[in-house]
Amino acid sequence: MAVSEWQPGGEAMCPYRLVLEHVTSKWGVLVLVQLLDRPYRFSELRRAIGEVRPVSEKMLTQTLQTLERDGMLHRDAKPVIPPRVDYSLTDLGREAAEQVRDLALWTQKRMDAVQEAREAYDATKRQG
Amino acid sequence: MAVSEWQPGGEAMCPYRLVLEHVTSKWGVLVLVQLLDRPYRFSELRRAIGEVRPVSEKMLTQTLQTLERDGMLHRDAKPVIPPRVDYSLTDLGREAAEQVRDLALWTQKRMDAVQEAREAYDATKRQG
DNA sequence: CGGGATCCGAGAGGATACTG
DNA sequence: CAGTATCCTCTCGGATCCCG
Repeated sequence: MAVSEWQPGGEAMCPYRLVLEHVTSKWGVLVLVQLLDRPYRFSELRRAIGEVRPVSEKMLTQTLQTLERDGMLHRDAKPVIPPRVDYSLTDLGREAAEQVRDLALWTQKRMDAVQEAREAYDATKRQG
Repeated sequence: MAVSEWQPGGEAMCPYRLVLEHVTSKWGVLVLVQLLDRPYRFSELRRAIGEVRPVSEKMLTQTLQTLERDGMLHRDAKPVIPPRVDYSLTDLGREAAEQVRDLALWTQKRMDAVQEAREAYDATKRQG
């Protein structure tokens, strides 16, 4: 299947590309894969992801809202003091998360091949 | 597997995330999937991708260089006038491209579910 | 034809302060 | 605690011009 067989036009005619960008975005990947483990609360999720790479409240909020709107995850806000909000994957989100995780794992597995290619590339670039 | 079990630290300790971002980037996806079809020349590739979404020469060049450096594709520059450069997937690139394509196809297939989720989300947001 | 170099605007993304 | 609002920085990415 060639790209040319896909829906042509701008983003308006290609809505799936936006979803793809959401789930493969910098923070989207980390959120989805983390939630494959179990449901998380907001701050708990922020701390967990922060072990890989610190994420601002703003970007985590934004990422969670985008993925919730796309139906990838469920937001359960309990009306208590202090507030408690739990995030979990929907069935749709789990399907996405598993594929994203697989792609991440593949990338990790083939990282040595990538490193090798980079060194070869950089070497030929330096000497012309 | 939880995110916390991955390599912690910044990008330096998490090199695979950069590769993941390269292959799932806006133009990376389109380039990889297009090349699954067959090898393409530069301008030919630009025209083909342009049917989905116009890409500037700069971004296509940049995307191709990044993916070549990561060992995802092979660049064959023939020393002729006018210049002729063919791009094709390496074995590594084909593995990546197939997974990216599968993820894109899954997204297209589930697009109706996403649309439904979005409408439900927007509806509840409007009325509180 | 296949790029490289430069300039520029728009949006991503971080830091901080504030709120229910 | 779980956000919201604001400001600010910096990168992404497009437009344009140039070269072998």
